[in-house]
Amino acid sequence: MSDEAPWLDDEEMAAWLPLIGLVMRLPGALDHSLRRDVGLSHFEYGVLAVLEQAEDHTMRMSDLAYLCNGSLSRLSHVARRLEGDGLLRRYACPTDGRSTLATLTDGGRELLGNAAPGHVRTVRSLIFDELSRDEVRLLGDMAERIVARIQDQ
Amino acid sequence: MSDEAPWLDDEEMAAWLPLIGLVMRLPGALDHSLRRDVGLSHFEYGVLAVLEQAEDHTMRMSDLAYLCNGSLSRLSHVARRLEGDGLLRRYACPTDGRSTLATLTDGGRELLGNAAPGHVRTVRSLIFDELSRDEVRLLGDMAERIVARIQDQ
DNA sequence: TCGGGTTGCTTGATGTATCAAGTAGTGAAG
DNA sequence: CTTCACTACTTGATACATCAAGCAACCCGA
Repeated sequence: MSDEAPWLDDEEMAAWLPLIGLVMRLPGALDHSLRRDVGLSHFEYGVLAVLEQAEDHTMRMSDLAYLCNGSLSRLSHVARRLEGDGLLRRYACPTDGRSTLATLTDGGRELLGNAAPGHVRTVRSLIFDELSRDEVRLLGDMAERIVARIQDQ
Repeated sequence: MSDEAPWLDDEEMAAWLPLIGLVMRLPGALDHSLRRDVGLSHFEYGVLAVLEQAEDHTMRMSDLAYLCNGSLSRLSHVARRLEGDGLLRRYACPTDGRSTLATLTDGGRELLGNAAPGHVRTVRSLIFDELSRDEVRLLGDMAERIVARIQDQ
């Protein structure tokens, strides 16, 4: 399709501008409320939250980076800080010497437990209180398809 | 609504994760293709694009910052770089000495003209080729409502 | 006309993301 | 058993965003 249609038409533009507004403003809004409440960036919160769900609260750095929507390099820097703050620990993978495993500490789980309710409230008030059930479903579906496009770009 | 429901349910979570993926990955994807093609970040491109649409290709810095979804401080730093590259000029507003007006130079318009077709292709291939007309409309509508929530937070 | 508050913008310091390069472990072909 | 390519991760340099502070210009009431 993209070999024709060199410009966005009015309807597309009317969707594109708010969409750009969303992707540019939402991360900042989430960062801001998390930073204020518990001193974490949204990315850092995501790292802890993904680890919390993982088996033994432990995961390979690469898998973690993928699930957190960030590069391995970014995760590596962030993990160093979080480790310095005692929120997670890293250690060599016993079965593959190249891999590093990250695991939540008790302190990390505790901080996450303190952070989560407020964060959920923020997310609810920004997103889900504004959308109907059907809209939520469709939004998730569209986002998933767009992310897939980004990935196999 | 947000005084009850302390957690996201499965359906909400199934929408939330892809939405986070979208807002975290799309800016990077746009940055990357614009940087590669014309050496601009997506934010810088946005600044030029908004000025292009403006009357006389000129706008107050604060208005520009708002339309570009960024802080005035961020815009000020970016404008200094863009001015250094000869893509825009800044000068004092004649009717209000506090305000600064930014205007596109010919070089800026030319660069934007070179950048736009490729950028539109990227946006098309990532977003609009994947969505139906109805979906596009609804996505824009939802994004607009969410952005409104973020703004009057 | 002068003081206090506000608005518009810039700047410098700090923190963080990104990129390229580097190290080390692994697997597999010869 | 050695070499070569690949994978997983880290690191350091650079670029950028953010925050707090600062400085004028403006506005308005006394």
